[in-house]
Formats: sequence, C-alpha cells, structure tokens
Amino acid sequence: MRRVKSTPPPGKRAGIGAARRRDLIRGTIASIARLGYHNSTVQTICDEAGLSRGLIGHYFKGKDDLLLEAFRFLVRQLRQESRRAMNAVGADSLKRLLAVIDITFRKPIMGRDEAAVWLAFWGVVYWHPGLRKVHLKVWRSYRKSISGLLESAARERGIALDPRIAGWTFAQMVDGLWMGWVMDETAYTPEEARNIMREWVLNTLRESDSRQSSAGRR
Amino acid sequence: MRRVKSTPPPGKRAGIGAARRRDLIRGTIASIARLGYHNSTVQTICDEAGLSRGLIGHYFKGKDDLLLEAFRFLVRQLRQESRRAMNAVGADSLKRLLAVIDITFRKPIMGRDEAAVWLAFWGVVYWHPGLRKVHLKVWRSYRKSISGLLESAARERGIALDPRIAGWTFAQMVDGLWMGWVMDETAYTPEEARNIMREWVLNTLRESDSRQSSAGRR
Amino acid sequence: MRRVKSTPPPGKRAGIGAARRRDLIRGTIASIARLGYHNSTVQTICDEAGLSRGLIGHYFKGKDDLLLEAFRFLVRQLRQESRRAMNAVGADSLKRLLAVIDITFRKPIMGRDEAAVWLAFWGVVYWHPGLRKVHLKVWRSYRKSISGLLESAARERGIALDPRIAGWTFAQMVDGLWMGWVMDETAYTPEEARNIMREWVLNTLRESDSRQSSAGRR
Amino acid sequence: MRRVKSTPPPGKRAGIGAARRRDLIRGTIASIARLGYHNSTVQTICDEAGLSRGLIGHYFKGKDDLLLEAFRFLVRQLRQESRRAMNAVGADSLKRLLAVIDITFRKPIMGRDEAAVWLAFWGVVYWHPGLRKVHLKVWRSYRKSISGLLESAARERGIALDPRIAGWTFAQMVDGLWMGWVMDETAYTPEEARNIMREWVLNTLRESDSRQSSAGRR
DNA sequence: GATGAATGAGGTTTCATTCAT
DNA sequence: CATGAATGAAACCTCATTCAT
Repeated sequence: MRRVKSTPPPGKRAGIGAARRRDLIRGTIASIARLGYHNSTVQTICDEAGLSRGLIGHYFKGKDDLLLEAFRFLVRQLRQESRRAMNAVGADSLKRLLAVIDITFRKPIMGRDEAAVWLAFWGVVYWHPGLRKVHLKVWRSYRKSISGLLESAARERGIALDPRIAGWTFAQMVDGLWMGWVMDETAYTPEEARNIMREWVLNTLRESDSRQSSAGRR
Repeated sequence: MRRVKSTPPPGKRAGIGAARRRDLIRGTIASIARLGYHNSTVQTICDEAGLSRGLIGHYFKGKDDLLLEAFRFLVRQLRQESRRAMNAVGADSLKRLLAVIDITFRKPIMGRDEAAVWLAFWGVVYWHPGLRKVHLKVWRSYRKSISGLLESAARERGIALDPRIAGWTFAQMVDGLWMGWVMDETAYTPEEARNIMREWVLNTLRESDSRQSSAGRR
Repeated sequence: MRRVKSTPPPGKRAGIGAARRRDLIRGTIASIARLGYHNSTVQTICDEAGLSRGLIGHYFKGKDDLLLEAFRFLVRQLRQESRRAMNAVGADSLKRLLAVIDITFRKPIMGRDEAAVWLAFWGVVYWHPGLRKVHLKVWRSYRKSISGLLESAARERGIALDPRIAGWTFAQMVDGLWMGWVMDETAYTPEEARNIMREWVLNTLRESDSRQSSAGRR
Repeated sequence: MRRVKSTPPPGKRAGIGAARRRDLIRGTIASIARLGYHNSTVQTICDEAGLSRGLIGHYFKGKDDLLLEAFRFLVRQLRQESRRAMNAVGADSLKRLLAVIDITFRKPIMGRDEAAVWLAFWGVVYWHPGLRKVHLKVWRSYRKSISGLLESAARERGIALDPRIAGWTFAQMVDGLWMGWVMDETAYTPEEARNIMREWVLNTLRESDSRQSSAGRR
C-alpha cells in the first residue's frame, strides 16, 4: 500500500538530475575561471550556475565533492578530445602524436580560462587526496599512451629511445608550455607552443616537418 | 634591496623586526608546504613560526601582504642561487646554462616541499594581481637571461636559433619537469629531469655531453 | 472525538487522508524514538513513514503541527488504554487503581522507545505552548481521576487521606519511575516499578498485597 | 630565543579563561531556561552571556561541547550542594536523608527555571551519548549513597528493607515530583513536595515526623 | 494525490583582524 | 614588543517549506 520507492517516474524528468549536476559542475569551472580555486565559494559557484545555494546539497555531498566532480569532468573531457583526435588520423604513431599536440594547443582545450582552471587544480593536487588520486590515475595513463606511441614510432624508424624518459619529457613539456601560456599571455601563441612540440617530436624521431619551419631554429 | 616594507622598520632596533618578519615568512612557506595555499590560515602560519597570531599585524599589513612577501622571498632566493651558481663557473654561456640546470634540479631549490610551494603559488598567480606582478617581472627577466645565454652560445658555434622561442622552451621545460615531479613522486628523479634538460641544451647547441649519457636516447 | 484538524478532510475520500495522517504521525513517533525530538527532521520523519517530504504540507500545517498531533495521538492512546483497563475490572476503586498500574508498566505503553518518546516531549513541554496545553489538560484530568479513586477507596476503608496530595504523589511516582527506567535500563524492571507502585497504594490504603511480596520491605 | 610557549603570564589574566568559560556556561543555562534545549542556538547562548558568537570556539570545541560542559556544571553544583547539606547535619543517616530532601526542594536547586533546565537535558539524555554518560555516572552514585543511608537507618531501627528498591523509589519520587512541579506550576508547592518525601522516608523507617504533619494523611 | 526539485533563511563554525593588557 | 581575547563577517551546510509536474 505504502509505496516505499519508485524509479524516477515517467521519463521526462529522468535526466533532470544529471542536467542540474552538469549545471553545477559548469558553474564550478566558471567560478574558478573567474575567481580562482581559492575565492570560489558555494555562493560564487551557484551564482555562475544560476541556481540557489542549497541545491549543492541535493546533487553532491558538499562543496568538496562538487569540486572533485568538476575536476573529473575536466579530465574526462580532455581524454575524450584526445581520443577522438587520435582516432581521426588512423593508426600511424607519428600522426597520432601530432594529432594529440594539435588538439592540446587548440580550443576548446586551450582556451585561456580553461587552461587557468587546470592550473588552479594543479595548485591544490599535492595536498588534496581526492584530486591527487584522479590526477595521478589519468596522467599516468596519458603518459603511458604517449610513451607507447613514441616507442613504436621510434622502432619503425630504427631509432633507439628510452620510452619512459621520452614520454615524461613530452608530457612535461606540454604541461610546462601550457602553464607558461596561462601565466603570461604575452609569452607566445598556442600556435608557437604547438610548433615547439611538433619540432621536438620530429627531431626526436629524426623527421623533418614538411609543413612547418623549425621552431627555435632559423 | 627591494624592501617594499609595509611597516617601516622603526629605525634603531631594525634587527629584531627583520628577524620576526623572516620568522613569519618562513612560517608562511612552511605552512603552505604542509597544508597548501588554500588551508593556510593565519593560525597555521603563526604556529609554524612559533609566534602568536596577533603579531602579523605588527610586521605586515595583513595576511595577504605576508603571502606576497613570502612569494617575494622565494623569488629572491631562487635568483640569488641562480646567480651564485652562474658566477661560480665563469663567463662561458654553455657552462652557465648547465650550471643553472644543475642548481635548479638540486636541493635546496628542488626539495619536495619547496617545489610544492612554488606550484601552490602558481595556482593562484593568474587571479592575484600582486603575485602576478612579481611573477611576471622575475620570470620575464629569468627567461631573458636564458635567452641571452642560448643566443650567445649558439652564435659562438655558428648555429642559427630563435632565442625567444628557445628561451621559452627552456624555461617551460624546466617548469613542466618541476611540476611533474611535485605531482608524481614516482615519476622520475631530479637527476633524470636534470639530464633531460642537459640533453636538450647540448642537442640544441650540437654539443655532446661529455659527462652524461643522453637521456631519451640509448 | 477531539479532531483539531489542520487540513479539513476533503469530505468524501476522508479514509485515505486519515490513513496518510496516521502514517505521518507514526513516522514522527518512530523518528523521535530513533533520534530524539531534537534531531528529528521532516526528512527523518518521512523516511520513517515511507513517504515523500512534500506530503507533510498536504496533511498538516507544517512540522510543528505534525509534532503536536503526534503528541495528541500518544495522549489519546494512553487514555484509551487506561480506560479500557479500568473498565475491565469493574467499579471497585482499589481494583481500578491496580489495573492502571498494571497497564502503565506493561507493554505497549512501557516499551523502551515509547517511554523515551514521552520523555522527549516532556523535555519540550515547558517552552512549547501547544504541547503544554495538551499536556496540562490531560495530566490534570488523569490526576483528578486517580485522586477520586484514592479518595473513594480510602473512604470505603475509613482512612483519612488528602486526595490532592495523594493523587499527585501517585502520579509523580509513576512518572518518576517511568523516567528513571528510560534513562537507565539497568535500573529496575518494569515489573519492579509496578510492584513499587502496588506497594505504595496498598500501604496507603492499609491493605496487604495478596499476590505480591512487598517491594522495599523484606 | 623564540619563546615557544609560556604559562598564562602575570597572574592577573590567569583566570580570565575560566571566567569566560563560566560566562558561556551560565549563558547556556540561561538560554535553555528561557527557550529550551531545542531553540537554544549559539546566538541565543552568546546573547545571554553578553558575548560574541565567535567566542565559543575559543573556549569550547563547539556548541555540543559547551552543552555538555553546562550539564556537567549543573551536576557538579547539585552534588556540592547535597554534600554540603549532608555534612552540615552530622553523621546520622536519617538526618542526612532529610537534609538531602530539604536542599532538593529549596532554592537555588529548585528554582523554576533551574528545574526546567534539568528536564530539558533529561529529554535529550536518551539519545546523546555524552550527556548520557555523565547522567548515568552521577545518578548511579547518587542513588547508591541514598541506598546506603536508607540501609543503615533501617538497620539501626531493626527494620528489614531492600536498599536497592528503596533507593530507586526515593530517587525516582524526587525526580518525578520535580518534573511534575516544572510542568504544572499550579500543582503543588516545593514545600508540599518536600513533605511528601519526608513523609515517605519517615514512614518507611517507622518514624513519625516531629515537625511536620503527615502529607497525604490527615 | 504525490513527488522531489528548488529555495533561502538560519544554524554552526572558521577566520582575519583589532586592541587592551 | 608581544600576546591572545574578542569580534563579526562570511563560509558551508541543513532544513522546513513551496510548487511545478
């Protein structure tokens, strides 16, 4: 008689929860982009989302949980873009590496604010177990796939190369260039950063860039 | 030298004031190292310094001013170490570059906690006008000097090279490697990071490392 | 009989409304039993009732009204049980007193949780006009009936006795024994409490207990 | 050089912490007396104490801790008064029992508000582990001492008596009479409650009250 | 009728700052 | 000089209530 529970009933309101969750996550990212991780409060997040403060409690365990989910969202988005870009160019290792570079230094991934949000999270990861766990998991997997591509591309060309070190070099050059661009907008263009990376890859694999003149060499 | 004091030292007994200021600055850095920029409160800072909370008001305009001064302290220290290292090896550009690399990936600059503190500040710089200003000033000057060394080293060897791009590449590789090491301690050793940088410099200048086998190449 | 409705039952299908009201009232009591008066929220009450939060507004003016009705429910239930027990033993005053004692210190009235709920309400009555009014009305009436029974039983036995004081003594001994048992489960059994009360009544009326040895005397 | 800690220095400000703690505890009791346990907020407590909200954090772990300490304060005070009253009348068991009764039903213990505060706490004890622990400890000890007095008084008079049951009866009569008086001010006077207890004790010990005519008997 | 999404007031707590001692 | 008591703003979170579906 007394209905204990029912599935979110008719179908219409099914995705409403997911939609609000996304609203709040986007609000979180927008707030961090505008004000930073420090300075982002429940108030500023909900303002950005256009929702009331109390709603966070409905969809997340609290502010911390929301922040973590927002980070997960960013990570997921980045991985999807990367995969899509790689799959679009087929199986060739070099092409895939260049595709990753292209997508990395292009919008929407490398919008000014988006990049700043990444940096904001990185500034917290060291002390925040939840964020740290997510970060480590995805970054290790990312570097591993880069490593694999570099290794097979090198093998095809008969080049000796330590894939572990090369993978880290690639990954940290990317992160460093990203960070530098966030902190100093007058530094270089995303295009130039992209070329630095292309150059490094081609040079490492003893290829010459057919499309682009060497960055750092005249 | 710089001395952008908030409370002008009272003239005679300036010594004790300066000592307290340094205590608080060290406390700030220690607190950030232990807890992060977010989570560092006046309380945690003064606990680390072994002083009472109220003392901040005596020596700084407030918490924000103290944080800024702490950042300035770090920056000053880094520059001093760099200069000392460069001066120790004489005027040769390549030697100076390698000396900077050595000092960068070695304690005390590259202690785990020290490096984390840098990252914490970087996570805030984008939104914090005061920190941003300091950061931009010193980073631009740093990159400029690296640029100059690369340029003259290249000229000596008759190598064509875009010093602007090369300088940025150098600087952002360093930052990226630093950051990667902070966020994943299992990644690579500072030694390996150092070798990656040495390799890049020597390769860029068409030199071969006499002391160290090539990182990333077998 | 009393029916101080907040939402007048919609006439025709009054049955379902009354059922929901009772569900919510039982949920309220269950929630207080589990969590206390403080700590009982609309959420916990509706969880216990197996209904959704919004339903309270349909059947009661609000949470406060529901709490009041829950108290009324308890009071009504207690009175009904008492009357039934008294009527079952006929008109003799002493028998009626002993019957009240029996019913009072026996389930379902004296279940652990039920008793705790009473105590929870008592802890609020002093400051809550609505609860206070209900409490005073029923307690005064209860004490009056006890008083009357004691008076007539005493008169039948030719014993002089102040029925006002004796009634209060009886009533407060019952409440005190109830409360003590709630707060310290290792204290005494309901059976022992019952015997204390029987003993007091029989002693006051110069009777000896035919069924039970004297509590407090060996 | 750097003073890590010092004892609260000169002597003047020594007891200031204790004084503020007492202020807050008194404020808590005053707030409960005025508004009840439910409805007492940090705001109302600090208003009563004439202090600012933030101060609770300086002297207590939080609101809950303060409430617990307030309860401990009440308990401590009650025990002190009891002991003092008992010691004032010497070693005779009966005299000590009567002294306890006297003190119990007299101000300041039995002020209207004070008594209400006790009841408010009792309404929470069942669900609050901290309060429960304190309550059980002191109430068991109290009952034990009453038991002991009753036992020795009975032995002196050659009266057989179950001290455990008699002790509980005494204790719960007191609590019940107290509670009844709180909830219905028109019920009986503290004086009458006192006489009920005296009567019970004297009757149990086969004594006759030299000072007071029997309550409940004419 | 029934649901639970949404709101916003208000609760507790933390924190930077001020100031009497 | 130095302390830490005191303040009150603001942060996070809970909760009773309203209302569209």
